[in-house]
Amino acid sequence: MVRSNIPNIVVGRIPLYLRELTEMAAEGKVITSSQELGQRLGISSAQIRKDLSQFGEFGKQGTGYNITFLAEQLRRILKVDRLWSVVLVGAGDLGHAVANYGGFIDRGFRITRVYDIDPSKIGQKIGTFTIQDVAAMVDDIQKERIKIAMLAVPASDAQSVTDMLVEAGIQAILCYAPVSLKIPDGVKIQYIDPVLRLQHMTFYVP
Amino acid sequence: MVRSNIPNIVVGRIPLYLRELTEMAAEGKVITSSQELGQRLGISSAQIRKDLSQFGEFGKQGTGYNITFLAEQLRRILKVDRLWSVVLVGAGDLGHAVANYGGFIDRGFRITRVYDIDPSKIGQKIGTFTIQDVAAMVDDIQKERIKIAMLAVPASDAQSVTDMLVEAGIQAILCYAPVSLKIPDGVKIQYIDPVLRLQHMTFYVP
DNA sequence: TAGATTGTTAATCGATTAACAATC
DNA sequence: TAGATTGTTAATCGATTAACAATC
Repeated sequence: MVRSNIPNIVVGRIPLYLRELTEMAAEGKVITSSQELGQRLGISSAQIRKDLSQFGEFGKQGTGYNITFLAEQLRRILKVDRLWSVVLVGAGDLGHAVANYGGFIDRGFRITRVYDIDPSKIGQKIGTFTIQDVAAMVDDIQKERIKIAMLAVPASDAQSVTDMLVEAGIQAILCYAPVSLKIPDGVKIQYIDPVLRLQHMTFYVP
Repeated sequence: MVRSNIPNIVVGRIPLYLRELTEMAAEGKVITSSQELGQRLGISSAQIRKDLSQFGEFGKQGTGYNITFLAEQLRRILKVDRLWSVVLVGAGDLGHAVANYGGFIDRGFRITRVYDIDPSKIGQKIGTFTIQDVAAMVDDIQKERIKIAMLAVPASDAQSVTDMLVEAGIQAILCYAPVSLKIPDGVKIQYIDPVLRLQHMTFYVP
């Protein structure tokens, strides 16, 4: 059941291109080239051209790419030319940091609800959010047709919360807990475990 | 200047294997197989055997792998059979979450110092840490021969802080800021940008 | 022994790079 | 025009998988 014949590894680089193009635009640049973009990202210009060619033709020979135009196209391709509502589960230290993070809104995401299972936390505030009971979560997500969740709960709670999210119709989960979760086909998941990244690097540190 | 002929992509999976083996051990399991491990991780058994074979022979035909033995070997390979001192730069919400995170210590890492550039934060406490002035950072890192840093500063400060870390002799940086940093050869860097992960997933969400 | 699983080889598959015609 | 850069093709490179002898 293929949903797209674009290699997943290519899709994963598009957000990086978009981020760098947005930065270039903020610097006041108007035009760039695959070479310049590649240099800033540590990627070959050939790879950038090949990746972009999967989606269409966005440049001009001899000139390069119009930065704002290309960025718009990439936003459309990634479907972040809209604002996705996201629920956050877990209102510990990490949940607080995620809830307060200002970097989501102008990149396509808006946290709309924050949940926790701990009765002592429910009702408390994080910025403008009131922490809500997970017991209400499945209903809320279904009613509001929310498709994306961020998971900032302890590892021991991650699978049971994930099962609830899946039941509610969530299609994409960003998991901060250091665990491998079981999810059905069709639901996307991405993991953030800083320790995996540190351990990857220590291999190379003398 | 090759430091190892082990493919980087293989090195990146070893921490994942280690994490799952640690979880299995916590469940009281003693023996596993490449098939079982692969099933839990969503990776083929052939790939796991091939990856491990890059480093040695750790299993027994007909039996599988002793979980604690294999975990020990992987810790040694990744050099997390020791405790690495890590400095954290940035004491905002995210810095607080990272500083308070309890998941580093038993996986090879210990935050020893927390820095910020904001004079109003310096001297304040995060748990047992006292937030210190970045002005003292380069000296501290050199004196204590610290090799690893975590960066939780705003994007606009990330490059200048990175330059300081590199000057101080830091060899590995885990960067939470959504930027591409310039670093010299020989310094390792890994990035955590949750928005890149979300945008990767929205491509596939109908 | 019979059954199971490793470690490894060879085949397959997929990703990256080099090169260049097209063309702005 | 002359110079530059795209989009694409073909070649190269690297990673994954299938298969199986070895052996516990």
